[in-house]
Amino acid sequence: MKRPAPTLHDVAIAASVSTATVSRCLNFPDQVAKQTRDKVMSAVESLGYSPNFGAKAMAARRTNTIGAIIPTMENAMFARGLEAFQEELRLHGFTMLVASTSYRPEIEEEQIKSLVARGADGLLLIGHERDPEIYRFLEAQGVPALITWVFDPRSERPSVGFDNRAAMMEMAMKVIEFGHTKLAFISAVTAQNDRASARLNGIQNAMSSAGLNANDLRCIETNYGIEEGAVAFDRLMTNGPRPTAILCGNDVLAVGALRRARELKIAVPQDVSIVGFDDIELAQVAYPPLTTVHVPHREMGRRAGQVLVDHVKNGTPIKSVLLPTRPILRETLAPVKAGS
Amino acid sequence: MKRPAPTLHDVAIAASVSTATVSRCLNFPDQVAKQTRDKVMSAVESLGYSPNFGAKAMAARRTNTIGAIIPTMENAMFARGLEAFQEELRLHGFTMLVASTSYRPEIEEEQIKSLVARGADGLLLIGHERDPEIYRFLEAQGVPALITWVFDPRSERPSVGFDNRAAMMEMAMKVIEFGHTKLAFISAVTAQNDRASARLNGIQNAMSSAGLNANDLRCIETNYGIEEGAVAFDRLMTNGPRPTAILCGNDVLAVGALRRARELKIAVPQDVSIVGFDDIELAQVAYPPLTTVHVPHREMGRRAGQVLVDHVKNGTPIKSVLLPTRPILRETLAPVKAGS
DNA sequence: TTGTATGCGTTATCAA
DNA sequence: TTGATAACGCATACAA
Repeated sequence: MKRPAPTLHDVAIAASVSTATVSRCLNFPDQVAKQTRDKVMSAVESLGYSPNFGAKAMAARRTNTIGAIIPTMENAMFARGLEAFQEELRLHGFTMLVASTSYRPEIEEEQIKSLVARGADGLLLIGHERDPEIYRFLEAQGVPALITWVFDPRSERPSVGFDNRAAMMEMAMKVIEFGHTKLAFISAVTAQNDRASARLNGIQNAMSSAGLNANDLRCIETNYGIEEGAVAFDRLMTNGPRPTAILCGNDVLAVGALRRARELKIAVPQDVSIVGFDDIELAQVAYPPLTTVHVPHREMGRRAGQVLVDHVKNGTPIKSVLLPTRPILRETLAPVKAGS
Repeated sequence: MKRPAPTLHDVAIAASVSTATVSRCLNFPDQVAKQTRDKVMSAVESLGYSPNFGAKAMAARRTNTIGAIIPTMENAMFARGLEAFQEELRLHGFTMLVASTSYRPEIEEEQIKSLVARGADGLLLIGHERDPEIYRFLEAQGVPALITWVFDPRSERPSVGFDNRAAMMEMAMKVIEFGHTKLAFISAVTAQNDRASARLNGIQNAMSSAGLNANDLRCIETNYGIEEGAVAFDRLMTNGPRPTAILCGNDVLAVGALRRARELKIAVPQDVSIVGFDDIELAQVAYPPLTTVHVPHREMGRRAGQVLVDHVKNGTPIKSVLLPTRPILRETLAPVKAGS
């Protein structure tokens, strides 16, 4: 149903010059006589001409485009990081293409191929964990990929992010310091998600190092969502031994837990402490304000942009960047009640 | 820094067949002998070949791509609608390209051109209001655009959305029914934003039809954000005559107001009622749960996808779709206190 | 079933 | 300062 769009050729005819001149007019205006330029530009205007990106990319062999693939857009934390990433790219004349995967590896693979096919000069990926085949593919295509949202000291692949395990361990230590020994964890799905599993590890490490038995940690894995957090909370409090503190894999799950606690008339933090992870705005407006782990999302996006652009443009090797996180104590974490 | 990616030609050589055969293998596998196919496919695998989208689009003269341009990704409501839109597109073999504008018209124009240049077969745009020049450009390019998030009965341009004015008017009527006469409105910026101005109109209409003076409405325009809502609330309650009910242009602003009310020890809804618009998840987890206008975001995205795909693929004319909204009474709206 | 040849809309090289 | 013209990577009509 699309009717043919005007081409360089059409403009050239309308302005009675060659296509080469039109191209120059658009790309190097000062290489062409003012008179000719005016003629060409007005033809461009009146025809509503717009260069064909594909043809341009093919002829010029570069796109100044960088792709970003995130698990979901329905998550403020990715949205923020990306916004900063994009701003950084714009600063350097690059365009960002976003795609989301609904946390499904096969869709991620599809999106990676799609962005590569579209000529992305580089890719921003979340987390290390994916089919090695994909890394080989990117290698073959000569498309550099920057991993972000994680910093795994044990991985040889460079990344810009934070240490999910250490961050969660620090928070868990705090919780334990408050006297809690009956812990539970509402986790994001850990399969194919190194951030989620690292956070789980962090809690286990904290327990062990505090002399608790890591096996006593009650853990529920669930999908991303407020309702999901609520349901998980329900199960935790209804069946089995009641925890006195519940750590959550992210703020959204935590807020869901908080809501259900209110519905169940379970007082937070008097009856049970709840903590989150990410420190999105939601955490501050939750009631009571949520104790959580602060992650510098915008800073992360910005740094990732710098590193990737620098690599794509100048060939600077990608160097890992470790960003700091810190527990933010608000009101949902309190000392364990005597007798609990 | 990108090194050359393998091309159809490379694959053809590796498999010792012609490029045409490789192309067929990829696009119409059953038109080629199994033996040849296997040979080709393994060459594709081992080379890590991926078709060049630009070249493909140019040769095939279609992209099966649809662009979507939204004001911001940092807003759950757009995120949800888009997610549904994308799912619908996938169902029909289309790919979605997203871009965001930070609510800036000049960036929107830039993004529109960029997506058109990238060969988008169609575009999804938010709201009617933009430079007529842009509509002419799209016309010249033969790229159909579907307007969404609004349904303006007075506009000749078709759209899939809801009537922002009527929706807000209905909510304002409810508020007035509760006995409120001193109303205030925390609005998104109305310049270049027909949704925001329609909502303002809705409140004014409601006041007039209830015999109140629409000029008495105190109105503050502010940018999108929780903090922004908080600041606006502060101004409203600190300076000038105190309203007994505050309507907000969206849930995020409302939640900001709610937070500041708590900080100021102003009880909601006892001292002041607050209502939002959109009914994003946030509204349910806010405390107290927020009274707001429900908008069927996912349904809207889905329908928009259907309509646009049907138009692009089959030439079906775009027909407007009016989606229903309804006020959701939760806990932040209560009858006005006697003596207020 | 497979191969040959042409065109898609640009950029860039080389002449004029 | 301008104009021919050869790539660029792929799909496809046509031929074999």
